[in-house]
Amino acid sequence: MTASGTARARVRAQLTGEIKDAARTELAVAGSSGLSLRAVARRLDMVPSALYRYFDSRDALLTALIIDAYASLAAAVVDADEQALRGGLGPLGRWLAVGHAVRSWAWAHQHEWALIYGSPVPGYEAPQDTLGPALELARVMAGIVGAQPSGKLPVSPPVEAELAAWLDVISDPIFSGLAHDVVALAVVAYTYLLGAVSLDLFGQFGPDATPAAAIFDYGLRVTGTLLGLPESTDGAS
Amino acid sequence: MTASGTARARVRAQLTGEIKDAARTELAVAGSSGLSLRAVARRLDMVPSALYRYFDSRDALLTALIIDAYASLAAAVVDADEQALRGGLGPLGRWLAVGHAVRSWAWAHQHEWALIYGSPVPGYEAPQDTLGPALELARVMAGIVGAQPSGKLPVSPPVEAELAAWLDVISDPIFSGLAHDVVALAVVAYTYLLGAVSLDLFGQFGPDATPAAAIFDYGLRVTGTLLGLPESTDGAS
DNA sequence: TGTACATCAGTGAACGCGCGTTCACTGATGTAC
DNA sequence: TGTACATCAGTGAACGCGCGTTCACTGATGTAC
Repeated sequence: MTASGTARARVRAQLTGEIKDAARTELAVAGSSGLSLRAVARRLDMVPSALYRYFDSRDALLTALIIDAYASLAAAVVDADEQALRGGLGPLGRWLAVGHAVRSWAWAHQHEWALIYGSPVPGYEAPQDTLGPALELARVMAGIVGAQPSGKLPVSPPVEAELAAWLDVISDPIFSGLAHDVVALAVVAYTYLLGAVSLDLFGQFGPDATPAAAIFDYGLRVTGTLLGLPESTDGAS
Repeated sequence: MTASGTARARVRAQLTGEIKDAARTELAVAGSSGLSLRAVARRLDMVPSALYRYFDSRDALLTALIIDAYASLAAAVVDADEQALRGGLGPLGRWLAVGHAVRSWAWAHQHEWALIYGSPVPGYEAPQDTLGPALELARVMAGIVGAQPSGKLPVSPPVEAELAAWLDVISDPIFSGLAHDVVALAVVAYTYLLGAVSLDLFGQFGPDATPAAAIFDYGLRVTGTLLGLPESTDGAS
């Protein structure tokens, strides 16, 4: 805290970062459920018990990685949207930019993607801390969809009462004020986005499938159109 | 093989089944990467080495579970589609029936779903045998989309050359003969279907989200409409 | 139908291994006066 | 500026555990004549 107290604190912060980096590398080897403190320590030429000066337990380290991953993805998404905005792109362009940012981040951080959007680690319960950043993507989407001037939706099945109630719960307060059918379509688009990234990244399009960048982009355009996102800001689609 | 030889063979088949059942139960405890032969043996009151009479290794057992899971899901999907057909439903009804069958199967077999559609198990490579049944869902979709009499697509961005090439690779021979934009939309619908099931099942709609049956159905209707699937068989949409 | 032999299922002990976590310790870095 | 003490980082040994897999074995089930 004091001016000179930061010397030790700085080196501590740095080592904490190095431990997390090593752990991220280890994730690639064994996956989240196989992440081993001893392996991380080995990678840093430390003795395993030394890690306990920095993290209370293996789960605490995992939690830190999850929080970092959400924050890193959120930053990438926010950055992409802001750049699109500054570049004068309309809602559709922003949606495409955000989608591609998510996909790029996922491929650049494959094992962190699996950490936050893969199947849950049995026996590990993510604590509260991880929830905030997870909503950032939804918030950005709300900003884009909310910027839509006119509500022309090409496909819009009726929203039944049960669905409306579910939407109210899940979208509060992020999507408050938007019509139910718009929110429903936004959730469908959000689902497509995350599903498409995972399916491709996890190799579930089949063994000879090359990365599906083209179909991903196509799907983004379809969902963007579905949401009635205009090409430019001035409402002239 | 011979008439009397089947006595021992029958009991062997039965025990093989019991081992797989116990392993499926174990999946819930530790997940696929933590599946332990010793835990399976314990569950059956057997000594661990006895399992080697039935499976060559832990990976062989995992592979058997994966194959079974694909086959079971495929059977559920084919059954749902056939029942819809017999019930006189048109393409849209069949699509909804198939989608709900996938979702129901996933919730009834949560850990097997994670096994085949969750993040890959590090260090485990699925052998060739698992590929055939994985395509069954795509085949059923092709049957539904191919039954579509008229090709009115509400949203259909242009299909660029790169995408067309990718579609040719991935859809051969299942979707051969269908127009590129129809195939592209089918892939988007397929992606939505799997993504929506996983997102919901893995709890990624947030901590207070109840199972998202209503939004799932909504998304199915949207994607079905997107594919231009008519309500009834006679072409009158 | 009855005996002699081969096949197979399951046992129990053992192998070498890696794991998370604890604990008492040494020595270096910081703090107070 | 210099000394006395407290805080902290990292060490090294040890704990109890569960894992996949092997191996020589016993006894039961099937096969051939």
